[in-house]
Amino acid sequence: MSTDTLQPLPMATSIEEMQACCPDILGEAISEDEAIVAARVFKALGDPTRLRLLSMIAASEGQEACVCDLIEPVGLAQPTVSHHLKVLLEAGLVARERRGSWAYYRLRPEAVTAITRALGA
Amino acid sequence: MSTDTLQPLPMATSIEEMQACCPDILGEAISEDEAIVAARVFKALGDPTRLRLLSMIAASEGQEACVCDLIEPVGLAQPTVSHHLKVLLEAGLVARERRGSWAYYRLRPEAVTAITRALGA
DNA sequence: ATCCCGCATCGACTGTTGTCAATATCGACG
DNA sequence: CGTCGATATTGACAACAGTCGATGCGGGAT
Repeated sequence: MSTDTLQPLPMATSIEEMQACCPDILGEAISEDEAIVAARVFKALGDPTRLRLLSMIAASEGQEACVCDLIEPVGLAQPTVSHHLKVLLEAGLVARERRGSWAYYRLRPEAVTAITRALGA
Repeated sequence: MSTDTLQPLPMATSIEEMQACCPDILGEAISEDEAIVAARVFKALGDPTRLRLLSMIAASEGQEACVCDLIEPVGLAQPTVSHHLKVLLEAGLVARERRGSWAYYRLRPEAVTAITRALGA
């Protein structure tokens, strides 16, 4: 068995599931499963700290920032910041890339367009 | 003192506050207060039941529906449905109108456009 | 007036979430 | 290889949110 089969699934993000299932939330009545998928994305946005983190990342040059740059401005403990970034990551709103000791989080513009599309924009 | 001063404020919805304060969440770093306001709107969307209710309302003719029409398809107790509709109402995503014994909830398209605008669409 | 029906509110319970301190992991650099 | 710095994970705790049964309220109809 190759090592690829051990961790082949990058764990589809909520955004990706939403793109695949919920083209238009307000266009027609969505199913219960579709609602669960889409709600995960909005729930990730439904916290002030996460919105600030996302906003700060988006406002940074290259639309990316490392954790160390986010802790002080957000005013919370490092584990708390890591926790929120993980929620944003699993939602598919940001991507993570390790460079050296640092972890850089980058905004995923496709995620934003997926949301606006789901809202019928 | 007129009776208007007793209940003059229709209690500004979260959407209205967001329109007034957060033109572009992803354009520049938003403040803590702005994040709190905007997070309330997304939190209202961050529940599967509320998303389904909103979707069903939007898919109804005239983009409105009364509570009695929503209870059975959503499969939850009537107080629970009323609770979720209240959350959507206070978020500014829907409007309520009483006609006879029935309460009709209507989608507020301005709210949807306000969200997509805040996301920089 | 009274009863009924649709909806809102209340009280209680349970599961989830945000937060932090402590600890583990992981990479870089001597 | 051992230490140090940056992140992630764990465990615990308080606060919050979703759900329901019971109850309250208000408008029609009899």
